[in-house]
Amino acid sequence: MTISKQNYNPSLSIDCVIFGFDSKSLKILLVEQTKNVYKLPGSLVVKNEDLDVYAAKVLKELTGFKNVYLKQFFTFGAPNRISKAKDILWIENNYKVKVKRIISTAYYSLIKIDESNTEFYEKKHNAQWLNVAEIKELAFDHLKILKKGLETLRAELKFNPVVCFELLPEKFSLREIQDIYEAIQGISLDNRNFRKKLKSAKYIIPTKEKQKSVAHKPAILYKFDKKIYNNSFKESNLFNF
Amino acid sequence: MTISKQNYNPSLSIDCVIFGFDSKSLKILLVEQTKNVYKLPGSLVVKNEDLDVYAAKVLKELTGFKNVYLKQFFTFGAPNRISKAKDILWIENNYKVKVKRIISTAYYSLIKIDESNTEFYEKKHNAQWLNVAEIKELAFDHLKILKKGLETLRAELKFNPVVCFELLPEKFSLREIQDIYEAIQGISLDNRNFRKKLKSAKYIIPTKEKQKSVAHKPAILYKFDKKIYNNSFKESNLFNF
DNA sequence: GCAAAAGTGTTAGTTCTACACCCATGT
DNA sequence: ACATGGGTGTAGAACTAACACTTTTGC
Repeated sequence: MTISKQNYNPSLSIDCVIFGFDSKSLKILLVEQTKNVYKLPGSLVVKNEDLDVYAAKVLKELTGFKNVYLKQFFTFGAPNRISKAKDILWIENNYKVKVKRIISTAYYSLIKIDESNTEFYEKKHNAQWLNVAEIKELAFDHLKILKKGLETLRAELKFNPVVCFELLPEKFSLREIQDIYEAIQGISLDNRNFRKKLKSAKYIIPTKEKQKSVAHKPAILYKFDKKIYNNSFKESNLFNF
Repeated sequence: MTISKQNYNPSLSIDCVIFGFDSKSLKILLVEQTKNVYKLPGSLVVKNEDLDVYAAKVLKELTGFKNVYLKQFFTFGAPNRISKAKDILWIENNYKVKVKRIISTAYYSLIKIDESNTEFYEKKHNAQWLNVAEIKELAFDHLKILKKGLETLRAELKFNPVVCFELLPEKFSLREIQDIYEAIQGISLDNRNFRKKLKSAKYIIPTKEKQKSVAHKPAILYKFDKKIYNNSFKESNLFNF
């Protein structure tokens, strides 16, 4: 990311909206640009790198993860999107290139927080998981990017609900799925009816394990079977006039 | 589009997948690059133009239309996406700039064919409406862009079915809505059940007009009431596990 | 009068919604 | 023993899917 002396394209960047879920709320991984000001992880694009491939590289460098859910969602191309003097200076210092107008292609990623090596990216990049709901400002136009990313994730989740398993650990309770839905869609769901629906999905499989050391009836843990899902794939309704 | 001597950014372009519907099949507006080889309408981006705004300008120049449905859907950033010598030459001749790698942000647009001034763009730009189903090759990587655009339109139509009115004339028959669905989704629908659903939508309003000079029972024409739609907006199901 | 597409209703099965109490665990 | 969240069933309403014949027009 900040490895300089690369051959950067001074008018192209990528930014990543990295979502995670910590068993209650939706989080996003941000890096500190300057004291108390955060930005999305991202980078100018090295010349001749494929955009999508390069986004995966940036993500890997930050989180240590490969094979993570990553999806391009929008390209921000307002001519004045980076115009504050301090923002331009920051970029020129970091990348050692003169920049004018920068177009940014944005990606969103879904991460299982518990599996990621928190130490690694917190130390190396001043990165932190923050509550999405609490973020009120970001550097550059990154708040706008975050909002659009969240909107896209919401749409994606309706269309393709199994993306929620990208945010969950390998074994999870049914309640956690519901929490993800409620956090991302900003709604609340009828617990009985929602579970009924989950239980009818043959690809959500109970294990023999239960939650441990919780001060209440421990939940049964389930796992997601991707093969069964792929075979039993059902098209959703084609219209809702 | 091909107005040269502009101050073009040599590494950024936009391309438009322009869909139309001619009362039976889904069409796309293409321009002739060289004899019998077609390409998507598009252009290198003039420096300091906003991407989305510039795409609307290109579209307006081609079709004469403003205020048309236009949506960014993907940015194609493979480093070798334009690599054939003939493609590079064509661009350098048309824009009078040296180009290396070009990234292209793609848009799709929905047009009411009957309202558009066909003469205008056919004469001026060698543009033609071709059947989407029959297109087997295009210049550059435009076939790939078209496929992704079509995929995006399919998803959009499921999520937000009223976009079909962007493709229909002001007054239309219910059968035309069904034809659009069948053409875009590549399925066939039960006529009775589909009409029942359409008729339950309060924003699809019968007029007193009927089709004229058809050799069968003429269909009643309807129109779409956007205000009623906006007020009666119902969220679709939030999950289909 | 014939060809062609428009238009229409019913029934059985499925899915959705609303709703309240007991259970297993840690402290 | 109590606080906490996990887990369960039923009934009425709404929606979906399957299916065949009559109507209106132009020729």
